[in-house]
Amino acid sequence: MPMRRKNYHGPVEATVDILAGRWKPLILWALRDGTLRFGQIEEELSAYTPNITKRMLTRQLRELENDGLVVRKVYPEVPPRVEYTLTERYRSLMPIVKLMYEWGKEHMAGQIGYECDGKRTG
Amino acid sequence: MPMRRKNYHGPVEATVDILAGRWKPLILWALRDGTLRFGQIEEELSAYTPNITKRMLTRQLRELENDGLVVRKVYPEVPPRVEYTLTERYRSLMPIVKLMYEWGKEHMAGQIGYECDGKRTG
DNA sequence: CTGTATCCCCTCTGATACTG
DNA sequence: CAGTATCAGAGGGGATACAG
Repeated sequence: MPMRRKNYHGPVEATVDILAGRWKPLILWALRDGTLRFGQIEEELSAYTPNITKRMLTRQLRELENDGLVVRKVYPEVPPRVEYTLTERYRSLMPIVKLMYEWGKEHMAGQIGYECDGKRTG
Repeated sequence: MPMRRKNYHGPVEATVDILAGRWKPLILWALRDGTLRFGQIEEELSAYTPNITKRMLTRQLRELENDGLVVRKVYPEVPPRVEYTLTERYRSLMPIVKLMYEWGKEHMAGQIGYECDGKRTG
């Protein structure tokens, strides 16, 4: 398990970092309305954009979990069931993410080098 | 010149991305009060944390410029003088960055894997 | 169904030396 | 003064196959 130990220069860098992953904003967006199973998240993301691999989805979810933005609950069943839910910690960050969404929507569209495959996502 | 052409999945990812650089928050913070020369930025950052190299400072500044967060003005003199200033575009993002600063200060301190060398920065 | 194990590429970051 | 050139290491991201 790759443990994150980073030396940041300040709080902004740290905050940016926990959101900086190829699929994290999308995952957090997918979970906005409640709990989802692993496969449901996978399905949600596939609706937005070309497939994320199980490997990457697992990694991003583990990092979000390590950073305390989601909780992972495993049900000891066969076949296995694993559910993911946003934490209060992330809920407190969510308004800021929403502002980033609005800012990006207004200021990034049409930027050079900017292209977005998402349909209506986070 | 490494041109940024990325396919984002949504506005949040795009917004996070333009702030995601090892020295960008610090640079933007250093420029908060007005225009600075290349060497002055270098000096500011050295006051916060172990030295950034000229190479990295140049790269981060170029990316910030490409993303329209700073402007670079070259004076054709000898020895050369180059000045950097925040753009209105970044000023419009600054309130959000400030919120990220506050959130990080409150929620990242004491986090596992979190350590900060900065003294009182962005 | 929910992941691991491998392998590989590419970008980011950094150290060091050099230049108009 | 304000950068480039070069080399190198670490890790993020992805394709594919396999497993409990």
